[in-house]
Amino acid sequence: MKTKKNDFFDRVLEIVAQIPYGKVTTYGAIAEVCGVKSAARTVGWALNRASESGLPCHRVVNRFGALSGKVHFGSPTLMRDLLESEGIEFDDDDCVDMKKYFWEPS
DNA sequence: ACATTGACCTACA
DNA sequence: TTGTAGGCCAATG
Repeated sequence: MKTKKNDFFDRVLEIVAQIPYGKVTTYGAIAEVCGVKSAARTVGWALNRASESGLPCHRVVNRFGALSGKVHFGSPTLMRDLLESEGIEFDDDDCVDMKKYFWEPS
């Protein structure tokens, strides 16, 4: 019974996979929905695997709406390009308008 | 097997 | 008010 072990990890992937088009979410939000808001770091790790799982990890940003993991996409401009391609606009600091594109996971 | 890092966030002093 | 410290899960050296 290999149950309950990757629960957290797995749950994060599920949520990220449910992010709608043209929307973005934050690590803290996912961690909070997972049950442990303090595990925001683990969410980032999950995303690392998510990129290999085919999940839209580029729609996940940090609390400031900045693309913290853009470097992990292979190209620092790839993540922003993808979000812009979805209709998402960026701020002067390369931050996404959270109050407009913030999607709350369920 | 142990210790450290890793795309973070929240809380307290 | 700003700054520092802690915490969570998993993977890697």
